[in-house]
Amino acid sequence: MPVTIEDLSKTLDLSRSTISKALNDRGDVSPRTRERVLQAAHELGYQPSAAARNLRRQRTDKIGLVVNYPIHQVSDFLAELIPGLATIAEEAAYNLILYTSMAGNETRITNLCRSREVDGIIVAWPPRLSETAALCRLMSDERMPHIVLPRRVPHDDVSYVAADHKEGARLLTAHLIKLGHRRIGFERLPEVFETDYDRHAGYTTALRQAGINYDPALVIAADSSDDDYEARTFNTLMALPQPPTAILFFTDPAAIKVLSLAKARGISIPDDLSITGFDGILSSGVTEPALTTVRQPLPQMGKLAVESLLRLIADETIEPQQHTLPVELIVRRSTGLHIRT
Amino acid sequence: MPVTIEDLSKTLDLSRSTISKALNDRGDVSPRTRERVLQAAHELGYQPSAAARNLRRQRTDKIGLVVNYPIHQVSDFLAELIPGLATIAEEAAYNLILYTSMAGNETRITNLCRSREVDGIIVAWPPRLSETAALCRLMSDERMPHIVLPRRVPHDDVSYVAADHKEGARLLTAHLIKLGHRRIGFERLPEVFETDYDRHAGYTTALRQAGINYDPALVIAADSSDDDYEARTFNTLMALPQPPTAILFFTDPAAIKVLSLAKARGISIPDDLSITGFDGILSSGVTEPALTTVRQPLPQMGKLAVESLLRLIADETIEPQQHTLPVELIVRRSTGLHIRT
DNA sequence: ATGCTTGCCGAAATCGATTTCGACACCGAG
DNA sequence: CTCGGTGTCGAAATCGATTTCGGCAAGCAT
Repeated sequence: MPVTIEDLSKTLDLSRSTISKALNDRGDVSPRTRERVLQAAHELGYQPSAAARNLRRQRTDKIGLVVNYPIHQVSDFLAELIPGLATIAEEAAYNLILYTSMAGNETRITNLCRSREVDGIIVAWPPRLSETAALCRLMSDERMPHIVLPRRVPHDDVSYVAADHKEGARLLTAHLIKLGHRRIGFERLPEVFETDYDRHAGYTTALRQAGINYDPALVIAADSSDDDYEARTFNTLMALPQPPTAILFFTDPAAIKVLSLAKARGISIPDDLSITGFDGILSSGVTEPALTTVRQPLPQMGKLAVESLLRLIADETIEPQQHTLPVELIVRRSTGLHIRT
Repeated sequence: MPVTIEDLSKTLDLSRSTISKALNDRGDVSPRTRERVLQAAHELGYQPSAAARNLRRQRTDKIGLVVNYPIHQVSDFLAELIPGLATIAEEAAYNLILYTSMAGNETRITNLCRSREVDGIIVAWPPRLSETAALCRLMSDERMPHIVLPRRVPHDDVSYVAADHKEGARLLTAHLIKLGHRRIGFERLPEVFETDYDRHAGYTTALRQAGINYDPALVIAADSSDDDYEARTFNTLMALPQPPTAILFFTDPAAIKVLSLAKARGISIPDDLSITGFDGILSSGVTEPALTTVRQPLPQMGKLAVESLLRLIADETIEPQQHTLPVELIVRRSTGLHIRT
């Protein structure tokens, strides 16, 4: 039913080769003939079959976005990432194919590589480091260009785009220190390996730079499979003999939850306790008080990821693309001066 | 480089036909031979070329999500929609291809249809009705299954999945009336045609059911290209000789903005004025006071859209799929009793 | 021995494009 | 007149699968 190059060939009484060359502006075709072809193609509404060109050219002009994490838990980030991803991709005449629900599944990623239905892969939120490395090796073996997002991977041969979580945590901690806080609680989320590690490194760095001793009691490893983990972090810290005067929570939603928890318990924020979130989601700006937090440059990260991937696709001998983007400290009213007692 | 069916053929000394039949469990192949083929395919790591199968089978097992609106303005909705879309699609062995930046572009959608790179299309946030109808007709002409999301289309032959905006506005208005409000402001956004129309219909219905006269002065047509339009709506209404005691804003962000505006002006919400949003985004629950709003069932809408589209793909003679899903009224603290003065 | 199923497999066509390479006509130069 | 170049075009191969249809051998009944 759809019009093929063969139809054009019959209509114009020209060979398929000539048509193809005329349409792609390749090879030897007289201007007059080219004009005829273009004209007829337009009139008949000819559009090349994607499958046929893909097969012949051994490329699809598509890149795969493999979301390696429960999609519901990252959809907010996706929302900020996707505009950048899609925009840059489409400027380069590529499209994005979404693959969710294949978290950590090596077989399915292998199959994706081998079926060649994409020219490159963006691996989003891969599982912990060892598995990430395995996935990347696997794709390398299949000669499939790929890039990890938005996580740093401490291997020289892996391409990634990430935000500077270490600096983010350092900025928050230093901000609190400047406000006079000395006992600063810190929530960890060990399940997000590199991120957690980097954040913790930023926290300790800031303490060290200020000459404050690291107190392990102030550092709580949370477990997000417990769906009330923020409360647990909060309660544990506040039950300490010497409770902290400020707490860094791992995410904005966690801090927001604690906001109401504190209010219910008559703890005033920021007068009695300063708290911070992380990520700078929309909600963080409208709470009472609004959250001090750190913002990842997700839109830029999306753009950069696609740009880097396209570079890897264009030239597979290129060096790995590794980018860590600066974050932005957003100071709002959930943090305040610590009044010495 | 990748292993093809031809490689298997040579390795096993069997014809390509037999291999294909064995792998697809079609036609006549002895159990012994099938076993050998499966075994060899696994060992050699064979995976059929997507392009080749697509070409031969005349289908791609992909559906296109065409976002017909500036992507940044809908990415929050996309975030809630995509998990449902992707999950259901992948359960049926389909994948999602994202097409942004082709808003209202008939040529590009025509090309997408003709190139057959997807088996069906979900048109998200298409432009106003006349253009939407044109797009749908165009796709019908190309025999491309399609469904409009998340907008109602008042044509019998167009498939869509939408939320019940009329009922949403009616619920909000009725809720305010029950609280004693009689003068209720209403913000319109004429640029989102059907949605605006439906909301307005819900508003007037509620008024009529309560026997309240419709006062045109209370209805403000906003212009979202003015990036401070919420303030304008608010100011216009409050400057009225008889200002409203409650206002329905078109979106949650609009209502949230007005929240701080009102506070700055010493207007207490909900004591002096009740306001409502629409959509039930995350932020609406954390403001002070939290917003009364209406929630669209975006996850279910996403699922339903894919299910419906798959049905249209499977059987093109099927009747159009038209679904309007119920919304949920969320009563929070931004609305309160109207104290007669 | 002949004829007919039945079971299993392969040759070849097909999907719709791109690309290589050779053919042909026409041209001017020797 | 012949010879090589030039400018256009087409025949055929190719990409990698699926599907149709016919062939062949084995088994069974007559």
